[in-house]
Amino acid sequence: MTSQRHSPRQGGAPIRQALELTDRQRTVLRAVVEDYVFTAVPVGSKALVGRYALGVSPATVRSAMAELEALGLLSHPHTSAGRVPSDLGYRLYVESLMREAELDQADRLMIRHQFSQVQLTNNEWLRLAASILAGSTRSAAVVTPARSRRAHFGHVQLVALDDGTRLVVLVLGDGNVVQRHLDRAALQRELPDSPFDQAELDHAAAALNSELGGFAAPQVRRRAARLPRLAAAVAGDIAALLEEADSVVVEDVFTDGIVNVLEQPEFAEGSRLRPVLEVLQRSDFLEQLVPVLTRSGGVHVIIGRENSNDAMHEVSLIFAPYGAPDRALGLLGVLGPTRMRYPRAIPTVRYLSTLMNELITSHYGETQ
Amino acid sequence: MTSQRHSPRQGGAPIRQALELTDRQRTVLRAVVEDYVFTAVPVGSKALVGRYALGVSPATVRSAMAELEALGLLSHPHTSAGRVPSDLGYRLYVESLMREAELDQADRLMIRHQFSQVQLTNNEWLRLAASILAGSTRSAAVVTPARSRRAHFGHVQLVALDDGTRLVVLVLGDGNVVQRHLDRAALQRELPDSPFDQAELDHAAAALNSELGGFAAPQVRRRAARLPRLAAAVAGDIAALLEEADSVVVEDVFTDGIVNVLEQPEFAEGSRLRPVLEVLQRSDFLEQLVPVLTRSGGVHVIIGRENSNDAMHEVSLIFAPYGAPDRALGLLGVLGPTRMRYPRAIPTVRYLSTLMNELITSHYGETQ
DNA sequence: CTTGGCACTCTCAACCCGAGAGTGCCAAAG
DNA sequence: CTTTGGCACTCTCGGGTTGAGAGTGCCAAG
Repeated sequence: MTSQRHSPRQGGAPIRQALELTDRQRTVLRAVVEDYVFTAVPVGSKALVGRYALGVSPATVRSAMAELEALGLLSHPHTSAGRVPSDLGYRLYVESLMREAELDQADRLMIRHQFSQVQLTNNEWLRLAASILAGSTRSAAVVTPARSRRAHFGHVQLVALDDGTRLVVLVLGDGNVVQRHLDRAALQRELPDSPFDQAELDHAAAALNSELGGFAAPQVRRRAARLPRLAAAVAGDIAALLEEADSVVVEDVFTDGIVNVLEQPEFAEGSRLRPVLEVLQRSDFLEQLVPVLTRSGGVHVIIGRENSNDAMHEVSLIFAPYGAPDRALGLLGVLGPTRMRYPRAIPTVRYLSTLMNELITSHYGETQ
Repeated sequence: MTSQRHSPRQGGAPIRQALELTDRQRTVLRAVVEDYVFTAVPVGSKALVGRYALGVSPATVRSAMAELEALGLLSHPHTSAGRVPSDLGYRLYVESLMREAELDQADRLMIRHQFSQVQLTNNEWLRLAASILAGSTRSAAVVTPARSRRAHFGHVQLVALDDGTRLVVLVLGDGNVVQRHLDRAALQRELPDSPFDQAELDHAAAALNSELGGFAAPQVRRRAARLPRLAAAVAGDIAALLEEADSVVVEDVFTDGIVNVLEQPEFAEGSRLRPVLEVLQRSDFLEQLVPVLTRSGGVHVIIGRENSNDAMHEVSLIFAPYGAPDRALGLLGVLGPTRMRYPRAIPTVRYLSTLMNELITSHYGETQ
């Protein structure tokens, strides 16, 4: 478990350096990171030997710290202040120093229990996942719904509503449901003699369902021409819906626990979080993560300036994909200050991602 | 326009007091409120005459301020600091001192234009509304989808998905769509000889659609018995879905612009916003507003401690309902420090509420 | 290589102090 | 009777100072 790698973003450099470190340096670095994560205060040599029983004197620790600083793993706010881990220091810690434990059985059971209480079909469970992540890691959590890479026609329903409008409700192959009102004025121009009553709609829906099953947008467009009257017209809307679904990778983002981050001393001054929140709002940020996460599954850790996005230079992300393989993909993870409890956050994200994988596939598969 | 009343929450008291105020007192109160809202700094007599050309000396203003303070309309952080409006002072200002203008034609056109760019059927337009509210008032905005008070059966579709599960997609009378997976194991126990293929599902759906149109949950339950086999079983799920829809008044809440509040000096220290965010997360808070808003339409202003909820003692809410009358109801509004630009926020909320009313009804009614 | 000693640096909290803004009161003026 | 200028008083806030404390780097001895 301890040897797991968390997708270093900058080639193999940090690992090579890790191998060059002496045991003492490794021990000191680990102690510095853990102390700083805990106290949020730059840590000095004396305090360190006091709290961690390193078996050496402060002077020795000092020289080790100086070496670590030369390697770029620690940094100095100013002379005569303690040391603070750099992004690279955290990276090394995460990669090879951290003692990572799986979640307790108790935690796991509790989480599992909470999931058993909610319907899996609506979005309530995503909200729940975000809430659990946020609470358990005391960071901000982000969860996106699982979507398939390529939208396929599943089943369609055409409904005449009380209010006179006509609704297309399209079930995609992955079970997601999308909808759209028909532009009746346009239809009426095209098919002036149609009654557009429920009977006719049912008829058209039947035709669509028998002809379009399993097709993606382009095929739907191609087949549309061969369909009769109303069905042909509606097929255009269906194709549009499919294309829309294809184009949006990340649609609804569920976040929770932003206050947790606000309470961290580094973000006590509320406006410091502004850029982060702004970026989080724009869903294209999460879309950038998609290729990274799908390339290799598992938990990814992005620390501070490793993130190409300027707004994220002060925070770390811990993300994982989830979903049924090759069918639907979602994202979940947490966001917090670089001074984050990685040994807690990483297993939590990992557990939730595997749990949600399991729920999704067992749910899909339960009757097969 | 200026004489509009914004639903005083505590009987007629403030209004009676308002009538007792002298012209001078009213002028001074207005100036204090407007200056404080603008500068966020307690305002003194000298500064006031300097900035507002009141035509009297600071001494006179001082005595007026002392009177206003005795009436509970202003308050004093400490001796020898300027005055700050109390909640009651803001209330009076909002009720009868404020010069409220409608939104410019330009703003209105821009907003309208933005709405013309998005599909009305998906939730994108609610997000847009929240974004416009937040941007235009520099406060946090909250928008909830319009839901009908009582859910009715509209049309149902039963789908066999690729993955072997069976999905119920129910279109409600108000056009909202809800969905649920069928518990196939249970069904199989009940109806061991059913194939549950798409053909059978279509058959059952047809029966349901012809029998249940327009009914609410209890009637659906009652009629379920008379339906054949599979349809009867599914009717139970449909009734459950309807009941679920009835029980949740406020489901998805779209918020935007929380950073705007974080940037106000009174909330610069991020954790001060914690209680507010926590309450906002819990949807039951918004549900409390529903009866108030429906009792009398229009814009409601709740200032600081007028709010019965402790967490909201430092903020003001400006809310309005929207929706098709007697059919669907949603909420929208803004939240900010009590030191809020009421003359801007109130018209904005009002305009957005009427605009969304209009969009919803014209959309519903366009083909009738 | 480790360690104790030592001189040095820098922050931080506490304190003081004066400037500035504001108040309340009062007596004189309108 | 209201308004106003004057005046004494209060309180905050920013700046400057200072001493304690923590931490560092270096060096020579163990």
